Amino acid sequence: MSVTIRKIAEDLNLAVSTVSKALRDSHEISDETKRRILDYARKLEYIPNPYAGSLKNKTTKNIAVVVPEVADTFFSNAINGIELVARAKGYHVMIYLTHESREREESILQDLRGGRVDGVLISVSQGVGGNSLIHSQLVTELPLIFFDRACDGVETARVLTDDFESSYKATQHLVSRGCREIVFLAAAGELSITRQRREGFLKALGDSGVEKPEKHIVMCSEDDDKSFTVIKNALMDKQAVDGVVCSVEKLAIQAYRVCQTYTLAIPDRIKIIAFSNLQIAGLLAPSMTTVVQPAFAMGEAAATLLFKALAKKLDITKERIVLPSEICERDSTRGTGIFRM
Amino acid sequence: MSVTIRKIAEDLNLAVSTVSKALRDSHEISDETKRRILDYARKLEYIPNPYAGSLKNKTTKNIAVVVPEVADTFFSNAINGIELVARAKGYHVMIYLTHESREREESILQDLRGGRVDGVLISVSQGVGGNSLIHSQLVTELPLIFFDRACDGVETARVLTDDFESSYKATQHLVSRGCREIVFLAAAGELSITRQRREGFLKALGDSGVEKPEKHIVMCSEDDDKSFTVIKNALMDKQAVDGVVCSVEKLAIQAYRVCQTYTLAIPDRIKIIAFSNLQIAGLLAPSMTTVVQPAFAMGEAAATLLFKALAKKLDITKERIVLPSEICERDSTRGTGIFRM
DNA sequence: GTGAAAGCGCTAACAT
DNA sequence: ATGTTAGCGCTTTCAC
Repeated sequence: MSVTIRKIAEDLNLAVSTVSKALRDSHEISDETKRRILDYARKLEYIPNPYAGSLKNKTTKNIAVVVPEVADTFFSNAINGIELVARAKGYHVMIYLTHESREREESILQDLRGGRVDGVLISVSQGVGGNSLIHSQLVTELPLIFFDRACDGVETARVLTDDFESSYKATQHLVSRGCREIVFLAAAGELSITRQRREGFLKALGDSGVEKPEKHIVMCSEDDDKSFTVIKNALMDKQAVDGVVCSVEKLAIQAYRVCQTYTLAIPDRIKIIAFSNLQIAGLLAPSMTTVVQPAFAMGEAAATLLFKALAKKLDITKERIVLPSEICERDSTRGTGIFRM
Repeated sequence: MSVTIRKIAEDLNLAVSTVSKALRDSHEISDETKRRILDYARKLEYIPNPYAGSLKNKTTKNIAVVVPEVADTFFSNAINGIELVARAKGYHVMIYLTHESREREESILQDLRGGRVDGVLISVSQGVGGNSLIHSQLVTELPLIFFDRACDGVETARVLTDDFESSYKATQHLVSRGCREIVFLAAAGELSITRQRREGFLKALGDSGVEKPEKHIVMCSEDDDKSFTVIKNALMDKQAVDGVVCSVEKLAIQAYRVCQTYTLAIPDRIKIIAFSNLQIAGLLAPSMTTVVQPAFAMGEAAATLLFKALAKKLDITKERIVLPSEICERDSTRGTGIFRM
């Protein structure tokens, strides 16, 4: 049997309320008694039951982090940032993986409704569209913050990156390196970040004088093998594609495989830039130019915001935090390319 | 105010116990009343408070996963397996990161003692030696299972890989590829897996006729930059090292950097094999031969074991599960090397 | 300054 | 088949 506040009270011939107050360092308990209680509690290795008190004050000190994957550099780094802040604040983090499935995500959020956690940090899965009943529902019940991937239709705080701008810059980067036939590998699903990146690409391409930029969008699949085929077809096309913007890491890997398999030299024949947080992007063959998102900082920011909401019952629904991504130039976009008229 | 069992009872003019039993589908409640209660509960979107009942039956449906890092392919894949099993069993997983620090790990385990979770799955950090008071302590309080990295001194279940054998095979692999001067990059810290891998290496080297195998151990650091220097010194030595066994992924990356920086051709001048679960090992320059651990399966196995313990109060302390690693041969060890006498 | 008592939401003996 | 009651461990009025 674990040691409870009542046992301490009995052993010390005090009331439970006295012990409770002493342990919470209440001013209405004499220093003398406090000492006695604290010493005895320490001696018995008293550990408060975390969920007993939670019954009364409706607070669990647990938060939920809902992400599509954990075997992904962006998400794992974000989780890192979240866990760090959470631990510092005395919170515990529960992790939920949606595997990009709408059903899984909905069932998870449903499970979060009973009061298991005090708040949630979520990056929605591809399967979830811009709107979702359960997301909107949950927002009314406890603080929920989107990070990186958000549902547009849901009114709550979000921590994002400048997807439009960085995609614009990434495309410009390829243009400045001499690419004339650039394609954009679009991820499946209807996420706002996907759209932002697509729009940034289209704008940049349009600004560079391309007639019908939307013809340069290549829709990929959620399935890696299918994406491989789609990318192969796009790159082996007579159009002679010489630049690729990969909207997500997974597609970059497939693009590399295609180039490797069909010996399309990077960066001479084709230049590649990708949204990716792979630390070892520099060791790829050739090293890959990436748009890297501030994953850790985003996790930190989201968690910090959540705890602010939790602490002060502050209304954060209007909050918008946008952190900049950075282009990390490497060999896959090196060289100026062939200069054509 | 959220809807409670009592509200349902009052609205329906029933006793709370009746409602409670009906919701748990007890046989002592008439089908008629069950229907009424269930329908009404559904209508009001009743969700049981997860921690209220937990007060009585001392069960939270939460488990803890304690790992050094999450931005690591092995751990994130293991977590994947754990989460999958947990969710299927209706459990929730809390994640804790030790960042390889003994202090962090101890403070985390301390936090787990109050009954926040029903059990724990842990891969100990490098900072923790073979023994630890708090680990032993916790084992007496709730089911705890080690996976991958265990404290030898602590009597409880563990899910491991065949580190000795796979290290032996990895070394043999280099020998069979013609390497004559092989070194082993040892990770810092005193973990049993580190030791097993070292021993496997020493045995293989000894069996191949090398005189003083222990001279071939290169002790690396926890700090990447320091490891880089140590590895550089080892590889640039006059001994003309032509084979490297990397005991952990991080060191493999540093080894690659060294070879890249000092233009030591892989695999012609030096062959490299590494314990690593990097999916993109195949895209490195050159692609890397790896010893890949069954991360996902280990997570699954550990979680399954834990739930078995939780369900049947089964004693699992003697349990030992060993899953085999696999060598995935790629370009970094290709070629037979120079044949010498 | 200390204690008694009620109650958080739910379960489970023990009535009826 | 349904209701009464006590209690899980703790907090929090409200008395003394």
